[in-house]
Amino acid sequence: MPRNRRISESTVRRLSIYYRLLSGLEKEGAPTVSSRELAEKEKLTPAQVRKDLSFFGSFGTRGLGYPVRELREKIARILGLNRTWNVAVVGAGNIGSALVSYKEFQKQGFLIKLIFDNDQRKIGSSHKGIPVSDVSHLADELKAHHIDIVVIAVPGPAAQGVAEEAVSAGVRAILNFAPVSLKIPASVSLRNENMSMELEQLSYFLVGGNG
Amino acid sequence: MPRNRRISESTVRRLSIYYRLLSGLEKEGAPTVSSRELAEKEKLTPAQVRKDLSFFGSFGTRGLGYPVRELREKIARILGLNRTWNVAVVGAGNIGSALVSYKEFQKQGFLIKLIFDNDQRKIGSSHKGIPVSDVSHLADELKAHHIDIVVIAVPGPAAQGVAEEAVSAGVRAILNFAPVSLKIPASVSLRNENMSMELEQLSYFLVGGNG
DNA sequence: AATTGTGAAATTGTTCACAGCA
DNA sequence: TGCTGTGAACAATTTCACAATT
Repeated sequence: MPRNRRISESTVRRLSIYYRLLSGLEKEGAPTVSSRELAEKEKLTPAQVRKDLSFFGSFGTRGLGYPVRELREKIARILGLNRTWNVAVVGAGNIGSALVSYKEFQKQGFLIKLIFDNDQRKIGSSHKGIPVSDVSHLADELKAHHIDIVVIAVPGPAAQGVAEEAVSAGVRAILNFAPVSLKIPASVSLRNENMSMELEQLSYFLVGGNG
Repeated sequence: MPRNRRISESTVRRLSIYYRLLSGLEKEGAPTVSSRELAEKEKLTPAQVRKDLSFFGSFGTRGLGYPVRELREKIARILGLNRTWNVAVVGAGNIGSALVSYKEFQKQGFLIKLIFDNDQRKIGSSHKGIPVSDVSHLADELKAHHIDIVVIAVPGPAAQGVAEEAVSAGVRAILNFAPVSLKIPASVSLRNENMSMELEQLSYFLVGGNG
């Protein structure tokens, strides 16, 4: 039975992990899986797996474990993966183009419907069958195509403007690849994917941050 | 004076954020900055900024704040950004190619020296002046070029093999873009950049994970 | 007067340990 | 017996609040 505790970000992140593991197990035909097995595949404890899942309900059977297919479906529903989402990518540069070609998104139901750029030479061309539109029509197009998620892949200085346009068009989720911190209302969900920062964390470790 | 507390991952992540803010402030010519000003630019508290910095020393002046240039340099040294690192990208597909063209890396001193692929049509060609090498020579080339950090941008099923080769070549830091969980020794630092997972977090929010 | 640096308190997240069930 | 579900204990992280300093 679902609890009413506020679910932590780390729990939701692990839900994604469980989802991936369960998809694999389902393909292999495993009927059930224990919290210990799930934990061993990642670097988690069985108790953590059980606690994470218990926030959303009692999905397992004592003595047996969790039914793979059912649990995968339950998590899909919790994460909103039992449906499709309309995604727009803003910025048809290196990263934007790579994202459009990235097959995983389609597979998970994240459908890239629009690409935007401000370069007249790119506008009108198309990537993987998706035409590149003029970013100056951003808000209108986002609304017209019922875009749920905007991926920002423009240079840093342009990112805040794009975010504001997206918010004004009613978009409630943004994935930001620009290395700047966006100011948007708390009602809009924002994730940052800053690849330089990831390398910096590795660099910290290499210079001795470890021990 | 540096403390001997174990520095948390979140503190190191914020150090990267402070570094970016300070770089901007330095360009603007600001001589000093207070913890309050730093906190306001991101969504942090002044106390957190002060505590984070205090783990590494006393960099500020009471009543005045922190000297921008000095603090930026201190953090650069802590994060290992006062030097360059040799990086190899494995996988010349969409993501790998985008990373090679991504200017931020060069700017931060992460120099992409090698690209690897297993596609004979790509091997021998070059991206941005960096030749694409045959992944079957991975370990040898990594050693020969003193690569510090390996970026894995290959399809999921190939990632674990690449990681093992990298580890066997003495690489101690890996940035993994493949949507799988890599098994590597604890002595090797690993960061995962899983873009589908980020979208899934947004999806969770959109279906009501918020409140 | 302003702002740092930091113990202590509060909060959040993780692990333990065991009752309860198949 | 094996394994879940969970309150309680524990650990980590964040925030508070204030003495110390310029």
